Amino acid sequence: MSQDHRSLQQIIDFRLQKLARIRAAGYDPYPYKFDADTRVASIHKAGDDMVGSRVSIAGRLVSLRKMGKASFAHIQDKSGKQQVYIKRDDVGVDLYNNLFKNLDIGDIIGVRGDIFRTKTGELTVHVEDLILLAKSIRPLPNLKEKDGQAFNEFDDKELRYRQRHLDFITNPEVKIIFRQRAAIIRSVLNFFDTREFVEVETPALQPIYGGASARPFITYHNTLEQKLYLRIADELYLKRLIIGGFEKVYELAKNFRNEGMDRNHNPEYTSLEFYEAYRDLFDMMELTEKLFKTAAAVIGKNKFDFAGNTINLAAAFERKSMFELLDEKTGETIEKMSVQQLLEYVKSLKLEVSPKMNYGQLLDKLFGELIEPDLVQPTFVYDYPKAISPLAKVKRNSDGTLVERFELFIGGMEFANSFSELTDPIDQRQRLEAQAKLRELGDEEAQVVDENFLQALEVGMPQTGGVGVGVDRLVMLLTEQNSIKDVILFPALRQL
RNA sequence: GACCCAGUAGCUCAGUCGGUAGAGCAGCGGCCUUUUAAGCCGUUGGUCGCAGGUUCGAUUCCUGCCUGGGUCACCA
Repeated sequence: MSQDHRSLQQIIDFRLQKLARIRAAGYDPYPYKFDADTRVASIHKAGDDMVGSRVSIAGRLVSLRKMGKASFAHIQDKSGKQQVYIKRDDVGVDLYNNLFKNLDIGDIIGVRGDIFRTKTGELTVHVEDLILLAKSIRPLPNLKEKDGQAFNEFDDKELRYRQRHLDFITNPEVKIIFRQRAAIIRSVLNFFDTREFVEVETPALQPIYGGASARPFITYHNTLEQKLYLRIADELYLKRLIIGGFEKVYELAKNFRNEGMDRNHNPEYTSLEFYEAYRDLFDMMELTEKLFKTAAAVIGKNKFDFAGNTINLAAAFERKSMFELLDEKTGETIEKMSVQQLLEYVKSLKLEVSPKMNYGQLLDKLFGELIEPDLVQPTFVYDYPKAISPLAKVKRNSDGTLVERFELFIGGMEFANSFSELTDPIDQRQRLEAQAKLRELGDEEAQVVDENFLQALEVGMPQTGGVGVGVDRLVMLLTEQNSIKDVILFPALRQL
């Protein structure tokens, strides 16, 4: 019946016996409802004002000190832990012996009673009535703590991610991160709602994927009898909405990328994309900066310990062109270099290059190696090479090698990516066809030609500023977590 | 993908210079009516991640694999 090892099975068997005894004594171990009238945190908050008042509380039994005919226990609800005191003579022999004595740490109970202070000064519920709300038959990891210091902490990362429920029960402070995540996301939605953006939902299952350079997950629809891809970006659908006249749209949704995973990457991740018609890159910088500052306000501070640095979100974000940064760092005039000269230069720095790399890829390489890691404080970097930005408008008043694109870097990591969206349908078609050629040459991440998108673009699209933000990373920054796994409830892990 | 580290009882860990394992907590039995990492007495529980190799003998040494963590490479 069970693959559990004997010592664990033994514990489960004992608990099953207790469950049977509880039932035999006429107590329902899984009843239907309980009306608690108090969250335990409010008891401590009120302090002496609560002494003498009657409360009913519900939660999980997390510690148990039996002393014969009287016992102390702590129960934990979503707000915190509360000590309760239960005495045989107060609750009756039947309840004490047949129900209470068969309880285990991990059970969920409700109690009613008056608040008093113990000899040692702890506010405690003097139990008059106790009801079992759920019998736990599988043991929890050890829960021991004194004065806020935990002992035998449940800290095996793998087990914590695989069995998140145990993580939250035994390390309740972890829940704070996810409450903050929810608040951050709420503030993002609110940010756009108050600016009259429309929240939309576009397909996650797409016959053709696009809008980013990445390898997709592939799936199959039985009735349609066709391959579908899980989206790697919302971009192309959102642009169709702009063409359709929505003018301001945003979507907060999951993207799926069939690529490597590490502390900054989960195969499914939450992305925010927003598009505003008649706007350009620089408008989007302003909007993005406001967005980040608004989200930070939710946490109630503006300096964040992140990736080994203190990030100041209160100051104005830096704005620098890619060449400005490169020239500052290298002392060269990178912009003047030909492809060949650039290749030689990158080689001379002993960076890994292949002769196949185009101008854009070389610049990107140089930038990624020399500049990115140093972009600690929030910095918008603009002027990207056209070759690596097939969806962005060519830079105004330029020779056409650069596009209007920015990325926002914080703590050496990319947080946002934005374009003055390419609206010229002929240029767009050529650029996607160029990408398709790269694919044929073996670049699995190159983009594919989406004829439906191109035809929509041919109908005419207003100039538009568009931005994509990595929401998990935003949450990492604001909750000061160094691994994306710590801001995702159920991060991807290999199935055992 | 490469390299490094880790995997021993339900949890946290020790240990075996090669002779098939210990502790604390949890569990179980007993005592205990204001305890709080409750306490005291007794006690169950392990194919030492998996598979091969070397050896009289492997949990320990070697190799491969699995899982996770970290660093690097690429991507958000």
